[in-house]
Amino acid sequence: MSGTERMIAPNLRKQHDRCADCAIRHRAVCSYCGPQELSLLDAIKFYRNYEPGQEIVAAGERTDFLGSVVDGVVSLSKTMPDGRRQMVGLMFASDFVGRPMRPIAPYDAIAVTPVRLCLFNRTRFERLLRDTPVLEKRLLEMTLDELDAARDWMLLLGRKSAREKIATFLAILARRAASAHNTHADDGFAFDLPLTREQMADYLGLTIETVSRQITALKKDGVVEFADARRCLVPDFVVLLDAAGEDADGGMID
Amino acid sequence: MSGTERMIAPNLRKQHDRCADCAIRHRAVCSYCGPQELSLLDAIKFYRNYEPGQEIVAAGERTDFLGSVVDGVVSLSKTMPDGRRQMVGLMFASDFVGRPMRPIAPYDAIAVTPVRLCLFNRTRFERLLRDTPVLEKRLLEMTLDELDAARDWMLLLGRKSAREKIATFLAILARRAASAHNTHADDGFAFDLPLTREQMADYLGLTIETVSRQITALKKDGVVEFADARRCLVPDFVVLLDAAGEDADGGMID
DNA sequence: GGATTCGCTTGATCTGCGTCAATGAGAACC
DNA sequence: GGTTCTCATTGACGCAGATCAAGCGAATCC
Repeated sequence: MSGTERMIAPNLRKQHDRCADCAIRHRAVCSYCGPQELSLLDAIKFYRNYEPGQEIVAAGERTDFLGSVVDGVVSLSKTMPDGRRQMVGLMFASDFVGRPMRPIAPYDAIAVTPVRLCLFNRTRFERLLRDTPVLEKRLLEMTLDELDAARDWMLLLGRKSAREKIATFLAILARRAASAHNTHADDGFAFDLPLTREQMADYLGLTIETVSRQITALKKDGVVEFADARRCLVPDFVVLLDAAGEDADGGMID
Repeated sequence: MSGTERMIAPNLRKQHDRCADCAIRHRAVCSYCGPQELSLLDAIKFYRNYEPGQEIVAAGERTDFLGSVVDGVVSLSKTMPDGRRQMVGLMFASDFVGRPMRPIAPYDAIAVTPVRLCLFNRTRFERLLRDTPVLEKRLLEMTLDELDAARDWMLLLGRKSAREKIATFLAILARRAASAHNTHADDGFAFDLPLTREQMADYLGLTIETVSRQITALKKDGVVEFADARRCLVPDFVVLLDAAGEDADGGMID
């Protein structure tokens, strides 16, 4: 909600000629855009920063902006009347937050880490969308990908054991970290857990205690190592995938 | 996969001047289409029928067609290597099956009831999509709605009790039945369960036995009545919503 | 330095749901 | 009519994960 506008970091400026979030452009909404559409997007964009724990939008609230995650992690979650909470999505850099033609947010969006968003005014963005089929097409593709991810998560929530849930989540983070660093990491690599145990529990449909216990168990079994509670090292990715209940073939790091 | 082409039913013909699935048009892909786009869609469409239990596509398989459900219920499900299965979606009349620009199906699609699909050749449909922004826009909206539904289901799978899961599912079917018959049904109404207990279990992340037991419990508590195993009657929708763990306000039949 | 807080871990116990097994009720077939 | 098959129900039992409770290290604050 409230966030401070900040100058574009010089090191991001250097990499591309247009806008700061172009560092993530190949996966973002604008990835099919030509110079003309990009300049139109540029004209209406602005940036906003959020602190960890800060609410970006609340469920049921009207949102007048939407845009891309430039940096940090955003959680989407639903809460039942009695307080039970389920995280329904985690958004990383280049992911699109907010839904065109749907001004009412159906879930809470909260900054998990320090977050920087590249935002567009809703009505302007929707107008641009009408005139820019290539942008709409990209948005459709991203939404389809999110739908796939959501359905994968349904399998996890409905059918996987606590151990498998944890292992799956760690495998996803490991894969992300590997592709971000262009590491093939045949002999193990490390990454930071952006979430607290409580946030993991909300994401995985478990309690804090179960999360903690299962992580301990995975450590004891040598599947993962932890430098501290937030720093994870995976010695053998295939072993982790196996613990996640997935066939190793389908889940290789590419 | 294998299905028989059939003539368009005369009674559907009568209602509209274009195509049989126009009976469901106001909610389907083509709902924003003008006469010109409709005739283009008409030119490339064909129909296919499936028997209950029949596989429409298997996970990992290439699909050369996509389209709308005209009649019947289709399940989308994922299966783990060891056989655990989770249904990730139920498609009813007017829902769109198959994903443009994604020729490999990520899950099994199976006919739950007798199903009739209105299909389009993939490449032709995608070409049409490129030239018809209004169609693309509609598809984006439908995908956003599906994403919402998937995320609602994540809350159910991750945080709801067996009793709440059953009640939620029955409430969804009850609401569907009510809107289909234009019933407000302040004093109860009945509907048919399209799924077997096993399919319900796969949808809700439970076992057959638990589904059966919880239905028995809901009957004993007077929340629902069953004429037989497949025919359900809801005396008071608000009571059912309460059992589903939802606030009655948000879930009223409109 | 002491007190408080926060995030995490660990232990003890409880319970909701899964597992295993038996039975019943229709429907289809010989 | 009897057999077989499928689908649903019910009971007995066990276990994975929730709940309740305590303790621990590291910040933060006074």
